[in-house]
Amino acid sequence: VFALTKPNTGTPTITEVALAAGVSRATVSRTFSRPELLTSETIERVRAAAAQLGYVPNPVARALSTGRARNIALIVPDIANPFFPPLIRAAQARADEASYAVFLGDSDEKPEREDVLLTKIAAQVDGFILASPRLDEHRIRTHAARRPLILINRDIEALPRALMDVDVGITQAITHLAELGHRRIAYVSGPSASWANQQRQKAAVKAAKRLGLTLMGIAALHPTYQSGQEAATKLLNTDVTATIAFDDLVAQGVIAGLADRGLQIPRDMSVVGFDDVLAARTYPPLTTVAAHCAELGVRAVELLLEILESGRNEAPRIVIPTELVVRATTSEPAKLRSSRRKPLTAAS
Amino acid sequence: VFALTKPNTGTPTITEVALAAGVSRATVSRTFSRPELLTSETIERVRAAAAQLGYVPNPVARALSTGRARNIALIVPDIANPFFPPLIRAAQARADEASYAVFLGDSDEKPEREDVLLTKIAAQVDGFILASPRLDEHRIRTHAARRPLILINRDIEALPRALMDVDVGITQAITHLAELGHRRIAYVSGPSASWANQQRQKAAVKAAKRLGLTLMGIAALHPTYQSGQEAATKLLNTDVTATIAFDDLVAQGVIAGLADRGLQIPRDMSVVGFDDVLAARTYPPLTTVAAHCAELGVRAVELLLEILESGRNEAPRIVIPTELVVRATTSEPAKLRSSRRKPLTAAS
DNA sequence: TTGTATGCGTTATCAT
DNA sequence: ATGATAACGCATACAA
Repeated sequence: VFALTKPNTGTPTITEVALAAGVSRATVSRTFSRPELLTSETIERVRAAAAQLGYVPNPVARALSTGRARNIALIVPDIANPFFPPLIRAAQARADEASYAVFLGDSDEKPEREDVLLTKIAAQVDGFILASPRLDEHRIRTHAARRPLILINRDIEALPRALMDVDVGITQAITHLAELGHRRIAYVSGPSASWANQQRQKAAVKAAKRLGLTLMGIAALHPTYQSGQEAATKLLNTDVTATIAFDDLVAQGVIAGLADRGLQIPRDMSVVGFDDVLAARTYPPLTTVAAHCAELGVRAVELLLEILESGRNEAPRIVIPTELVVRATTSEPAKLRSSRRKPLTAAS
Repeated sequence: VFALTKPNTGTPTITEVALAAGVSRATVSRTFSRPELLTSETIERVRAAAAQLGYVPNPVARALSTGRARNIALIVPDIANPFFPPLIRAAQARADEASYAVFLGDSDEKPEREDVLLTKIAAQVDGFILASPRLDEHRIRTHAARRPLILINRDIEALPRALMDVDVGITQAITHLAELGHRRIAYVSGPSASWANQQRQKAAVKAAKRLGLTLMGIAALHPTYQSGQEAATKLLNTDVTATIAFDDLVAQGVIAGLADRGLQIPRDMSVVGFDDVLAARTYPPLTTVAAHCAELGVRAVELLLEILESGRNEAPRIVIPTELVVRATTSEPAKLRSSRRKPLTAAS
């Protein structure tokens, strides 16, 4: 009975520190979890021994014992979508500040992937943050019943959530276009399953109606640059003079698609994006609605921390305003553009 | 002795499944960890009971018992830098495929942050992946001594690493420019502490020398769009006709900065990026060196999995080639550009 | 093939 | 203020 079956990786445990410090294991534990119960003298001694051995409390054992892992899960539909990196970054920073580590999951836009990620990680985390989830409400509620769950960009009753006030920004954008003289505007939509898309479309329709403008919808099934480019083709067959895109990525695609066909932005078409995540990086700089995604991430984490620390079971609904940022892709509509309307028949 | 001190969150444990299935706890355990030891019949029965109760093995307890958490840590200097999202995404997908969950850490480009993230997460993961670490070699080796550690974009002897072959791509880029007729080229550098930057600069110098071109270095301290724009100002005071930027982001900044001052790309200046992460999204589409960052992420994960599964202690050095992708930001140099050289004195 | 018993590293409940 | 000891949920050596 001398053979070690589980070769301890060399990491010192509480036992060895206790031995070295000449105290019980309980005392060592208290030194790191509830030092207020100890004499500063013993704390000192234990700390010294721990430092000497390079001891660090094992979070796994701690988690098993307390039922709290000090981990949170952040699930996003697509890390590579430029909307999310700033959000993830800010969320991670805020969590780290509260000494929580974060699991990152990418659902690849698939509801069922969200589902499995959530169930697989569940036991290792104290709570979830779901950004722009595609999962159906019922399943989300099921997960929320197990652990505290915060929603970003999705509005489900009685669940804590951080949303953006899409209306303000979209209204500003359409008003801006109307003031420039545009009368016919296109909305290039994102994924129809996306709550964000529905909100934006609804807001655009409402604002256009109020201002007496014509708004036509054009579908870009995925929120990608590619889809935007394809949408550009469809735009050419319309007589709109301005376009509002689902997000910056789509807007960029639209601009490129239009440019490829020889149109100049904003002379031949005004384009407005949404999110303001890469707006400042395009040329010409994109007029867009700023969504403050970093703040969204931070607030979501804070919502979760609040619930975890307090133990209370609330469901705040935080709404972060959006606002139009006018840059260089919007201007007055050009007067003569009939040649574009029916490129095959019009001679000039 | 009836009061539960730790109110089990309602999550069923192995014990309850054992009870329901009429077997011992060990059998339930085996059903999920080593089913090959069991009769398909009993497996069936246990599975049914488990499904019935909604039982899922608790990874925390499992980790404490086995010493393996099936978690890995991925540390990057800046999630928001467009180089990393595709890498993170691909790495996460590959890890998930092998049923590993991933912790994401953002060091905010600070070496000391890497250090603390690493030590804090260490006990919860089976291994680390460090992407473009800024941490000094000694510290990295210390962490590598505790757990398997894979490097991305950093070449440290005797440590497993996934690198890109910068030379190929840079040489292709400079050759491409030389063939177009450029004789004086600028390299707009990235962070000097960055191994990647050193590699690229070295490769550029070498290639330029071989082709008899003049290469001048221009500093852009941070790898950001902003820095690129600032570098544009410096470029105007030189007589170079082409620029190779540290990465796509800097390239984009350079292009914007140049465009702001009325220059047209590529007519007035050829620009080459590096990474190919947003190249296809710019307008005009950026000529750049493709770095295959997604593959870098996948290979790093596979390197780690290989070590974890096999237990072997190797240090492969994987090198992924880069290659030039010619798009629309490079062309022959314009002949007359003297007006730019001394903008204050030249009348025309 | 399956059951019994012990350990993983910590926290928490009692004592002292 | 500190020490002994029983959980936490699972895996595994050993026994049957």
